Amino acid sequence: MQALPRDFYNRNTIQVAHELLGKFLVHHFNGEDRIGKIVEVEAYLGPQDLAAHTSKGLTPRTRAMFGPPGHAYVYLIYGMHHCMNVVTEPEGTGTAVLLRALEPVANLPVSASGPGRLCKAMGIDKGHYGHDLCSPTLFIADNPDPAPIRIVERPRIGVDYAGEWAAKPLRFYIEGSPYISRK
DNA sequence: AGGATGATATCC
DNA sequence: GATATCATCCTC
Repeated sequence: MQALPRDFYNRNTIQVAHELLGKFLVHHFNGEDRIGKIVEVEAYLGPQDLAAHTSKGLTPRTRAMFGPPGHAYVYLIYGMHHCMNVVTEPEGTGTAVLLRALEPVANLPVSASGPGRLCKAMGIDKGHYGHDLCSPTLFIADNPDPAPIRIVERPRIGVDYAGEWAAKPLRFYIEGSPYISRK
């Protein structure tokens, strides 16, 4: 299985979010491949998006999200859960896609539905902050046996503070998947 | 419905 | 230096 090229990420964030659905997230983790199929994501559209961390500007925390596409933006939320994003669009744009749920494919020890659980199941933590996804250890690959899917659009989860941005349909998931984090 | 638990931003 | 807040999850 081969990592998607950086050009895949260097495009419109909503388009990347759509195309990530059904792809495989792969982590080569002490001798085994942990693999999950991406079934749920959210798009974060940069500094003008009040729900995006980059709306706070360039800080040590948001450095990776303002960085070049195809890298991981990992952070700790509520003191106990890690969340993983993939950075999109050219360096400096501050856009990313949050990975919210996976369908287990191989070696996932616990449920990967929900951004915190996803990171726990894949073995992802702050050590992967800024990790290049065009690498052999942690990357996203094409689904070797893709099936047609329908995409559902909903408002994002947990961003009620973001004013009019909270209502925008920027959460995407595969219709009918039993592995999405909530209905 | 509420608590855990720590990094971060934003005040003084 | 103090405090409020948080792209969540588990337990009651």
